[in-house]
Amino acid sequence: MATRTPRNTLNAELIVRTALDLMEARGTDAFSLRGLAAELGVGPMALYTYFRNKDDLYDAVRDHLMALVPPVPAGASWPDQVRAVCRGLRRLMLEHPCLAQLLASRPLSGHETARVAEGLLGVLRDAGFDNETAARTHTTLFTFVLGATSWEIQMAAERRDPEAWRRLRTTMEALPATEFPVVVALAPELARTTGGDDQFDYGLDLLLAGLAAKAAG
Amino acid sequence: MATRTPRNTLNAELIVRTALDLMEARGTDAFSLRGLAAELGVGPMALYTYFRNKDDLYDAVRDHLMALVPPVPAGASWPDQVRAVCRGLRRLMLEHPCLAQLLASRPLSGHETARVAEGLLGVLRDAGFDNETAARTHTTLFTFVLGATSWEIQMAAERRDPEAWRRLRTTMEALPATEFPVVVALAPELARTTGGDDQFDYGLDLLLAGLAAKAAG
DNA sequence: ACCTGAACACCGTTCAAGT
DNA sequence: ACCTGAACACCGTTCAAGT
Repeated sequence: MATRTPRNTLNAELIVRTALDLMEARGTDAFSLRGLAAELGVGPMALYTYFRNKDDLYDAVRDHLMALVPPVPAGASWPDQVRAVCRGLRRLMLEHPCLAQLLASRPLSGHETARVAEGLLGVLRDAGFDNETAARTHTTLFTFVLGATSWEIQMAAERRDPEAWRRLRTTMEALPATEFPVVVALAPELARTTGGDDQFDYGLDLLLAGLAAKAAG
Repeated sequence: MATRTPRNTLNAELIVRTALDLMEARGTDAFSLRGLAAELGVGPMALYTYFRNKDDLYDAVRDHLMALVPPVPAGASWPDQVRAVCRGLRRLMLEHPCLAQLLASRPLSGHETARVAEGLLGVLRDAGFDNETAARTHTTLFTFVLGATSWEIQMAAERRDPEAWRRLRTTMEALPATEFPVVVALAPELARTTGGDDQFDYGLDLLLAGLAAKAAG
């Protein structure tokens, strides 16, 4: 939009911030390099001076967001520290839904992403887990948070589209109770597990209970 | 491709099977309705007679694949039954990588998808969990399998692209050991947790250990 | 180094029309 | 009901050129 931007006013930081604003305002899927360039008042190719391609820009936006993951709280027990990091990451994903897609579609890299990993891995090592267990646990926790929160965000987005939501409810209610007795009987409970703090903490507590058993045994 | 297909030879089943073949052969991201129509020898708009839009076709392909999730093994303990269902779903996702994206991007619906949910929910109810716990556990297990396996598939795809893989290794090795001592020290172990049966079973066993504690307590 | 402009090879979907 | 053809409003990226 707007008028043409004069030369040498563009930079990587501005591009990343504008990209993030655009994803937040118009939706992650609607984001395009052409739209971003228009918003910045430059031609699409101007962006290629700062980023190799679209994925490269995605990585930069992701790292920009990962800087907002709060640090590990000092002086807490290790399970509470793990809880804090996982909840902090989930919270950030809920505040910036594009982060879910950015984390899921690209391998981890970048300074701020490493910082988050360093925090969680440090907690696990200090808790006394050996290197392999710490690494396995880190990946398990990360993929759990990513999977659970991505799903939550996806379901919330579906609920926002009234037409899609109506169709989903219709097909759910049309399921034959003779063929799917348990799904039909538990439909209300299932609908309540598509998201929310309680559902997330339930899964996280299962993992932590398993970990505690491992640490004790 | 090929020549023009005569009228009335098209049907939903053929479209779904061809779409799946195309996703498998050329990659999920490269899939397009126009490419599918060309493969079928029809105009792009011919598909709209059978599917409302691209998402509607995606739902059909997903349900087509979910039919291949093996049934719950009878006569096993409930933790082994849970293990079997989760492993079966993961195995299918690894065999058909597009399933990961199809599950993650759309809400669950369809006959075969309901069948899989019915199986797992039935196991949990028969294990003695109340309705809410069964529903919460089902969603937790599903999002865990989805998150862990999607990540595994994504990392495997990245490894296949030599240029992207080289860049990833380079940035990992360039991380300063003074700022990220634990990440650098555990880099070999972390690289080994990006996938594989052991990594998946480790996370699944944590969840099952947490569940067992809950069932006992 | 930084950015433009035209071009290439695509997309999903609407609309009006044909059989 | 089933399918076509043209059109609309887009994409990411390459390439050659300009400052």
